[in-house]
Amino acid sequence: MVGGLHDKVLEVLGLEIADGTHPPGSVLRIDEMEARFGISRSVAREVVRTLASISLVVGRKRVGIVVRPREEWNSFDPTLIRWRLTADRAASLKTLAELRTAVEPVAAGAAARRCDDEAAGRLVALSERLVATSRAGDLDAFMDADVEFHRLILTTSGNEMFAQLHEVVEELLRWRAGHGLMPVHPRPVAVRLHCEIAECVRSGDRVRAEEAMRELVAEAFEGTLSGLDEHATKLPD
Amino acid sequence: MVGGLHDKVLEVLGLEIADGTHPPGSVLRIDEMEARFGISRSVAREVVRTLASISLVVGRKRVGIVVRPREEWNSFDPTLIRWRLTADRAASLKTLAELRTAVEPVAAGAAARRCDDEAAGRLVALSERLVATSRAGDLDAFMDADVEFHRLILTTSGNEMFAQLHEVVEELLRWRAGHGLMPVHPRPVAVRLHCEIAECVRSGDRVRAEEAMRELVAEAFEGTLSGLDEHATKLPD
DNA sequence: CCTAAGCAATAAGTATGACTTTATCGGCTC
DNA sequence: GAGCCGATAAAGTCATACTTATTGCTTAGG
Repeated sequence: MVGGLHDKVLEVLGLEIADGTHPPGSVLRIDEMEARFGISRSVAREVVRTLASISLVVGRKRVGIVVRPREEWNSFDPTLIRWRLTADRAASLKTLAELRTAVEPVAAGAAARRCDDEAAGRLVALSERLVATSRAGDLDAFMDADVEFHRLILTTSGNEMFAQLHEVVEELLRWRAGHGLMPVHPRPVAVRLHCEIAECVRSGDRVRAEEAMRELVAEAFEGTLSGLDEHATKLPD
Repeated sequence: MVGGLHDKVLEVLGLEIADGTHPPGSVLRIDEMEARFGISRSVAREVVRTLASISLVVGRKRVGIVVRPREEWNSFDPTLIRWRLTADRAASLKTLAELRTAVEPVAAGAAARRCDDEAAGRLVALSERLVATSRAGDLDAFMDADVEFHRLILTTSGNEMFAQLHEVVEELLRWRAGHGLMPVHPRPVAVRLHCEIAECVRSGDRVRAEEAMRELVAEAFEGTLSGLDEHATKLPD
């Protein structure tokens, strides 16, 4: 992913489509791409193939490469998620945060059902680490443990689609922290919920694990929304 | 998507990777692909690019095209979902059904918050159609209305990621019907829940819409699981 | 005047061959 | 046995020629 010519061009074009520089319905042409980026036909075509595989574009003979309507884009594609995060951060975060509220509770429930001793041990250990780092006011360490905690829940769920969302959750968690909206000490109720979740998963209490997680992500979602509002009200008309 | 040489080859290779013919860690080579399918280098490379964009493979110099570990695949990609459905239908359906239990309740809640009169009207109309077709025992018409009902909930949610899952839900609904596990008349409680959801969304009752949908998908999930079990026990040792 | 059939221009799609880059392997030195 | 180093294999890039489908125009027919 580092030195490839393909990836450089892809990055630029993908972002330009995501941010509306090339709105749906507009048309790109391969030879224009060649000229613009100084690349060969093959690279240009491979970039187009990649964009097409995310359903961002579709190539049509005698027409060109047309940008498809937004609702047809594969919005779960990690690359597209990244592009949209830089193109319209607020909207993306809201969408992702809502997705999180949907998935994580069910993932916690699933984890409670099928987690083994090893995972349970790590989960409880992480929850204890959350208590410790929050008491100590070590926000960086807290964040790392928090990220790891949620990653573990998602992977332990045994559902590969849930597992795949751990990067999304990490993005959300780190964004919220990065915006200083968090008090110096994480909210005690959140810490308590993490402990409760860990304990419920360990003991196999599916229902309570799900409920506790629902409570946790609901709170986080509200926090994210108000964080976005604050940010929005910084630049009114 | 119909006549392309690219798509034909992609279809074969994607399926072979999904079904384990080329397990993670194994290596493909471009010139082998050329020979095997009788295609040119350009087409072969574009196929590889497409597979790479789903994170199924990664190309490495002096090595070849190596198949990546399963947990790194973009399991939300619609094409990959299709391949996995044919490769390991039971596991895929379980995964997707679980995803559905996570997403649809939250989507219903979101829809209740932001749906307009037009959508509300269509939703209520659809729920009434469900009642009518279920009374009449017209399973085909019932299924169509059911699919449309859930599609409308997901799109009305205003979350494009939720909306994108309507195809998944449709696949699940139609699969269940196609397996004759459904009684001649759809379960009355399911019909009642649809009506309740429609009404809650119309009146903006976020919480009850979410709860009713949770009840509905929980029931459907159980049904799917037992359907899969029945199917599995048909071919024991 | 409008419709339908045919034609030509256009841009994607495919094919081919040459050249570049870089990760790996295997031998060679110390 | 550890580390350097060149040969090599395969992906990656480039240039060009050729094929195919689509569209918009033009022309013939009603």
